[in-house]
Amino acid sequence: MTFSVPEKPTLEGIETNWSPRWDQERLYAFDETDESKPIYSIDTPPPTVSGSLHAGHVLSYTHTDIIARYKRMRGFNVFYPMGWDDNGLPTERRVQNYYGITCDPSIAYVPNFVPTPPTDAKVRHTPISRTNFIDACQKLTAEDEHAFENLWRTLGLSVDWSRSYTTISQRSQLVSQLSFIRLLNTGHLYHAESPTLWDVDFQTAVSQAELEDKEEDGLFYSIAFSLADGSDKLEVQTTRPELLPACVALVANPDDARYRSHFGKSAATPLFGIEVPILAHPLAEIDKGSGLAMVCTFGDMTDVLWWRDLDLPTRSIIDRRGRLVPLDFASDRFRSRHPDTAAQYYEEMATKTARQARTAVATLLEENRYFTAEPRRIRHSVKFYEKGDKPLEVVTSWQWYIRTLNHKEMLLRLGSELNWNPPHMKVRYENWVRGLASDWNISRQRYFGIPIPVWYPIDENGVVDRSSPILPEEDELPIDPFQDSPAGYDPHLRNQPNGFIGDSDVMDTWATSSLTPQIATGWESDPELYARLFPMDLRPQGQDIIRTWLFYTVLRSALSTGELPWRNTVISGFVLDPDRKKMSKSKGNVVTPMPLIEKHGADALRYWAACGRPGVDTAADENTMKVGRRLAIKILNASKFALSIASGPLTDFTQVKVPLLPIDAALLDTLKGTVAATTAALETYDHTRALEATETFFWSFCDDYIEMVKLRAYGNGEASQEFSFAETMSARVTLVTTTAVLMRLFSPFLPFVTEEVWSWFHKGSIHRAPWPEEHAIFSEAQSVAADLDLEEELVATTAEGFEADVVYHVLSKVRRAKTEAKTSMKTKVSVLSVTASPEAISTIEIAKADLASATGAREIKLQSSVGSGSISVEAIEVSVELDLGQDKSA
RNA sequence: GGGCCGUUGGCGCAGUUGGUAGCGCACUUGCAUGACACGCAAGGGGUCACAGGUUCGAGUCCUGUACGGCCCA
Repeated sequence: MTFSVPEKPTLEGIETNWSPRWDQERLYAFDETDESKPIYSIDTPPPTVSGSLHAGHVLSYTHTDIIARYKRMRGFNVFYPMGWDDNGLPTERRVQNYYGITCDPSIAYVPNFVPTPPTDAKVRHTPISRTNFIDACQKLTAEDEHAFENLWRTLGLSVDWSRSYTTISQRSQLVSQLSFIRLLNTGHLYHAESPTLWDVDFQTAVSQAELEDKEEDGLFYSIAFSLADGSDKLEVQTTRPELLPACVALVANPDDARYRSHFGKSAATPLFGIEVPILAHPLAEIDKGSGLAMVCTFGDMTDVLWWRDLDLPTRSIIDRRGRLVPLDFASDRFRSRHPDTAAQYYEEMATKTARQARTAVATLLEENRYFTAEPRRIRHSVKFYEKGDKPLEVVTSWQWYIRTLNHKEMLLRLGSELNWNPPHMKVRYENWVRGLASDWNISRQRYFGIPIPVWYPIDENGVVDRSSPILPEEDELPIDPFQDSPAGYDPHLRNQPNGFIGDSDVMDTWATSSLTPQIATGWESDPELYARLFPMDLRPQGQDIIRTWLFYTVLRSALSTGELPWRNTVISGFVLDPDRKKMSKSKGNVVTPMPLIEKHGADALRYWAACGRPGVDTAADENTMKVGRRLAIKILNASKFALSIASGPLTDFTQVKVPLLPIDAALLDTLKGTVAATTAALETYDHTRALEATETFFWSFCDDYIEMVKLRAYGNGEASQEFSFAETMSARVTLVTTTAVLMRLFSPFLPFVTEEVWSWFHKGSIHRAPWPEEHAIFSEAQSVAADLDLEEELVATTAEGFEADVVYHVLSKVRRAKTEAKTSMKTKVSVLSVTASPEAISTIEIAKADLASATGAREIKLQSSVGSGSISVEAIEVSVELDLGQDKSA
């Protein structure tokens, strides 16, 4: 038979040619009806659609795709959905900026409102209703998702696109709310009014996982407090003097001798004259400042801890916008020794932001000589919301929490049961779990998110009773407590005395994305599918979200089933820019993938990604992409060559038994080893090693084997040596078999070029072809022989005693002689004489004809010697003595 | 301050139970041979961050130091 090999194979347009075909054939669809195959299920990370996809995404998603393609070829029914994370604050921000709008829940809904990007970006954002705002979010995310999907298809991700999900969908709402209700009923979730970290710009609570420490310049103020009885002065140091009115105590370490006599006494705050107790607490650091710290409600989470431990009163002075509230210094809570003066001073600070108030109070302290020293410049770390611009405040509010603190042990145990790749990533998880300081606050005071599915009763006086929430029935879910009314309540009773009010908060995005395994596998909607898919096989993700996505997902699964949501995780490294700096939007060094695909091709970009090992940071290096492109082109050319030689006409086609020549059998042996090495590496998620093994073999196949046998494979007696039909067939079978195996080994990495080559000599997609098996190489060769119209038997031969390396070594020596003689490789050699050990000589003897044709030697003289051997090359122009050495003849 | 990872030719990396230091790119020289010049052949280039220690022998094991990156406080 002949193969349909193109005259000039090319990579141009290869993505747009194959990608739609794969889609039409539903090549990558999970087959729900197939009960026979084992399942391999992947919990794909849903990218945030409000961001842009960069080279970092390509790295990690390609890694996952390599595994998916490999498992599919290994006969698994692969479940590989894609999700889009469209829910949450990042989307709100993007929508606000894109359309020039802002959400104001007090505005009425406008039907048929169509958001359009403003012509002038400087125009103030137009306020619109909550529902219109959510509609705008839906509209823009749908567009973004389309663009993302297009990129993934071009990159060749073998995703089952029929199973895509979004984190704001009805399905995600149902799962999130159902899980919420179940956790509440089982006591793993609770509602509490307590101090929480608060972003004053976004006006929302944030969780421990969303914190980021930033170094800031600040001033360390030394302020004099006097003892209440006037007997002494005490120095207190702080970076936040504006919180003086919120001071509720002074604390020192119980071992601090300087303050031992003061414990139990009271001091008065400067300017405001509020009496506060002096107390001991082990967390107060002796060597920090004067050793005496002021406890305010609340400057930071340490204040909260002291406030709880020491049972202190609450004096809140900062509101949700980060401004100081008006105070009454005659009230019980803020009772001052001199209310009028206190009020006069406070007048300078009230309604200002914390930063402005700090300046104001510093001036007052200075004027009234309360500084015991000049304020000292320091650099200190301040807690920020990772997306925020102002330091976090601590604000007391009602929030919903999922318990984490009392599950640490279970979470650590589950972490150790997970198969981590690379293993050291487990440490990050363990460190995070051990360092947990608070339960997980999942409520956010935002709009575009999944509603907290709860209402509260309002009593006859119009007071909301948050302590006894009203819950929906499970079969009502999903609900929006803003739109829907609780069972048994008339909708008119909303916001009325004796009526109800909906919880206005939405869930933290992670509260939904921590349920991606449940969302994707049909939890509570398709029990049969869920039973087959859960727990899943693989969680691929970035190292930066171990403390969030991975941790939260384990937590959710643990709280509902007690087991892990998946068996394996592969953690990707970061992508660094070409200067080896971490890519980030703020640095402006983000590399976008589409231009790279257009420039180098999808396979080349995938090659680059595959060269990044799991967990290892990888530079966005165009050089590696060029190497990948060259590899793809080489695959096209070499395969074209091998297949066209093998299908070339033979004048004396005769049906005889064909024994594989030793050098051919030796190549198939090496190929077996390559299959084994590639497979073993993929089994342990080491895609880089797998690619390397295949690639190394491929290059020596091209440069050594093909060069060695091509004249024999041509046949028809055109070569300087006559080769028999059987000898020609042996080479052809080997060439085609090796090509067919190599294409499959390469296909998870380079799906486009391998599919292209495969289509020249196979029906059906390579991506559904079975993965090559080490022990089945010879039987593959037999079926190749049949394809080449050989009806007689292909005979297996052992390559025992035949050292192919010796033959290639001689070839290499001849090449060197020709290079040193600065002559062409096709230059004929008059005499090639080799002196070597008897074993080496017998090997060369066997491959003498191939060696003669590959080197162009007219005559080969072989001589056994006991000591070290030598090769002498007598080419037309040169005559060189070379030492063969003993290494190859041993 | 604590933790993790890294430091191997100009650049990017491999080196799996300790046993003569490899690969790719780049570089130099040569080659139009029936697939590929986005090719082929050959070549030069490293005291494996540093200092100790274990060992007959250390890039590899142990201790410490420096530098870089990331995470946490």
